[in-house]
Amino acid sequence: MTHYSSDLLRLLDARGYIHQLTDGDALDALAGKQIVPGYIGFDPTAPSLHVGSLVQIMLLRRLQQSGHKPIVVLGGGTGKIGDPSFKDEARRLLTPETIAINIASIKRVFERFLTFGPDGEEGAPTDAIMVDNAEWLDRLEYVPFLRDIGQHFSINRMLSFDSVKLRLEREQSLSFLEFNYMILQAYDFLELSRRAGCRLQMGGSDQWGNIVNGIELARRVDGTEVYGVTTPLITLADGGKMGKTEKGAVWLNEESLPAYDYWQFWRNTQDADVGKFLRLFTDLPLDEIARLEALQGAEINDAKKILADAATTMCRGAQAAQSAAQTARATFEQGHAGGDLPTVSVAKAGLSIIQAVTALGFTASNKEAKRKIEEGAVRVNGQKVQAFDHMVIPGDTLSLGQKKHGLVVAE
RNA sequence: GGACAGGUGGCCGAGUGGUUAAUGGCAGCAGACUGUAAAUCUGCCCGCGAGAGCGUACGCUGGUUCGAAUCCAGCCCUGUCCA
Repeated sequence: MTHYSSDLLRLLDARGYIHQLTDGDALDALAGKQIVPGYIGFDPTAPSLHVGSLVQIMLLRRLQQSGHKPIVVLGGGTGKIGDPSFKDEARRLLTPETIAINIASIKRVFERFLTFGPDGEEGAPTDAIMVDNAEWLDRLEYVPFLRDIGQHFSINRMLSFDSVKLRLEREQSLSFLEFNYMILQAYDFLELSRRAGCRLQMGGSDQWGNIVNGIELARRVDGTEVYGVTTPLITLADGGKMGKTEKGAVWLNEESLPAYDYWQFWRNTQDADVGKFLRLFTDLPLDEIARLEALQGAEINDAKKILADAATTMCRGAQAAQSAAQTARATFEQGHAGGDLPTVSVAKAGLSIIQAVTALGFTASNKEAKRKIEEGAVRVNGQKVQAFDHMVIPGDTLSLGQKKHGLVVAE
């Protein structure tokens, strides 16, 4: 339906990354004649990003793949405020210490997806760079900032953005602090256009308002034309939100979620989402993806394995992916335990089944473990166990339901 | 600062002195059916305890009462309007 000429927009369009964009023709033209530095901001609200941010990360990867320069902006400054866009209520404020810790651990994941210059130095023109917006935001002075930047914002207009309207309509408080988030993010864009020649900001569809404000600010203050692209909200075919599993969020960092679980997340993709995910989250060629998503019935499981392998390889490395795939094969297809399963260590005397199941994280409390036992969902070495006092010993394989499996090992 | 409305379990939302660990919906988990999918049907869904039972919980702190999420007082927070 579109007719882009630049590699960048053709790639993004073909793989389903574009929800809205400002002045597509001008951006298309720009991308066709120069390296476009483009940025996405990530606020350090947790020690790891989760798959909810993966579309954005992949977007930076696509930018680089099509010959442009990705800029990763870590929100060390904006993280101190918290983006209120489309949020029901204010987040708890993060302390500077937490932010510093989170930034340090989030940083590492980008190296898996992007090519950075050698040792912090700028190498090739398309090498990715990473900056922390605290670098400039922390130094702002209130009155000069209000005069130089604040004068360009109309409250009337800011109130009209959907992202804040939601809060106001629900009669939930929006503090002045949060209200300023939009202005600071807009200022980020201006600042990046000045110091890195940044011409493009990308983000999730919830970022549209923030991005548009940045574009206008750059135009008004410097007369610079910059552009914005947002991605569609990635929803599952059944309407659910992407990225939740029984264990909570699907984290990108290994410390927050083992590779086996990460692999399983992708393996359990719904049939209807396989093609979309392959396009968004893997580098597989489009014709190959078309073939895979056309598979019918049980055969589509092969496509899911390929998806899981590719996504895990990209985020966790080839070795972790192989190992996870192997464990899955052993556990699900051959019926014996694989090496990557979670473990619980017990003394020789054994441990009650209730505690073991909870210790593995399959259930949240002993109470819940008992319920599951009563329901007949718990198995030891494949045998259903319904006695609360059953003891598990090292060497046992523990299962809850069809999907959660764990190993009992000696202390 | 004033008037009014409100703060209930992960979320939404009933309940307005006892039978209320608290209706219902969503989300989640499990079972059946399958393909480690979806849809559907069924069960579960605060914690500790083998169990009897116990402990916590309806913004916070006190009070009234045999008994409070429900009544009273003070405080905190939020919204709307007024200053």
